[in-house]
Amino acid sequence: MLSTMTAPSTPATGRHTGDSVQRLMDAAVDAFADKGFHATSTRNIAARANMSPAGVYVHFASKQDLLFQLCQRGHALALEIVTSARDSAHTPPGQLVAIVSAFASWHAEQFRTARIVQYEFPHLTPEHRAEVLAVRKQIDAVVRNVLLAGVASGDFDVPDIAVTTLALQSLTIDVARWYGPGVRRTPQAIGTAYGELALRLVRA
Amino acid sequence: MLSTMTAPSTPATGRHTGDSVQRLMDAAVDAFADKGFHATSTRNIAARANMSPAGVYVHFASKQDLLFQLCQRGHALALEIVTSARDSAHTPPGQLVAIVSAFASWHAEQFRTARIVQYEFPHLTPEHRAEVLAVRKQIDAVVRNVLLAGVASGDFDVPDIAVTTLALQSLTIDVARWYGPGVRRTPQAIGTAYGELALRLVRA
DNA sequence: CGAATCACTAAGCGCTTGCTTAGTTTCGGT
DNA sequence: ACCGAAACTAAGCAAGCGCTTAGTGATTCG
Repeated sequence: MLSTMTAPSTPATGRHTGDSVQRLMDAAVDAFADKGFHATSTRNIAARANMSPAGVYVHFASKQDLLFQLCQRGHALALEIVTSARDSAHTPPGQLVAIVSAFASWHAEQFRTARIVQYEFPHLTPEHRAEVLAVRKQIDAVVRNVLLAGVASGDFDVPDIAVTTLALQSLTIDVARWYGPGVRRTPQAIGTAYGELALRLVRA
Repeated sequence: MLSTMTAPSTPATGRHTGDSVQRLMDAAVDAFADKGFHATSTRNIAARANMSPAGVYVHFASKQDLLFQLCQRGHALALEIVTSARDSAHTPPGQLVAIVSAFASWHAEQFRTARIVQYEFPHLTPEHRAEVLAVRKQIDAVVRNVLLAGVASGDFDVPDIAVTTLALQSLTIDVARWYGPGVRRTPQAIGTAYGELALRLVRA
């Protein structure tokens, strides 16, 4: 439920099969993650969703709009994963491990969505990008605040909060770059390993 | 000398001004790093190099060929940076710090070239990609061997060599994603900070 | 000097792009 | 049964794409 890119807030009209929006979004996630936003044609997206090229424009204003909606959902999901991971523990070390572990395994399990969030979002228009950037700052703040709490409690020794916040995110974000169907290690195992690495980065 | 993308091995013919190949490669690096390979037109590259669209094809067989040459040079450069950093020190901890520090600051200083190396290279044709992948494996091996040496010498405590090798590279590679002209911290400072973080990841 | 060679351009070819238009089908509501 | 609305498609438009062709002016070599 946390880890899927599905389910519109309204359950769709029910007309026809009603899953056209979902099929289009799934198709676009696959295509954008695979070949990049600019290398993907609207015809290709339509074909993946078993639709005519014009069918896309019944549900989305433009190809850019499709990317934006994907980015929005993806970022909202990422924020929810990070915050709910934080709330699952009650000490800074526990929270840090939970966050990095959950975020890393999400970047593996949903690497297509994650790639759009991390690598395709710069291709948004300035206005759309600004909207999504606000969510990114919230994610950053969650990580940073856990570090600050850990330093305050004496659990962590972090000489440079900003650099370490960045480094922790780099670790997890980069998973989306190298993870793929050929990788043997499970998303779960990646999460566990990365949680331990995160602790090493900050331990007093 | 290590950190530039310039200087062809032969000093060019000297005809005209002789820097056309260089101007085109510089233009392509800027364009590809900025907007991505597929979003960049050959006309745009030509314009940045003050040339007519057809001028590109005097020096390069295709747009793909241009990307390949850029990737080749970039990967060769990356390998040289990593190996010469390793050779600048003689204990595993010293080598690790040197490698991560040099590689991270290169990813900042030359973030445009680094972006092509790390993020555009998947858009190479399978044959070209295979050639470049061989260099990537060499870079990976350099890092892994330093970890192995450090574990053998007792300097490092690394439960999972493969994961840690990957994580160290993630740290440095991801610099190319977030670094840009707006970032205040100098490439030098980033290198130093990341060198310290790398040690934390592996210290016994 | 004349010929060959080079870097380079103007023009344009065939194709694909994002997107629109006009029209058909399918459906729920009354 | 009928209507309005919505989902969808066939066809196509203007623009832009990667790349080629034919030709120009400068340079080098015999």
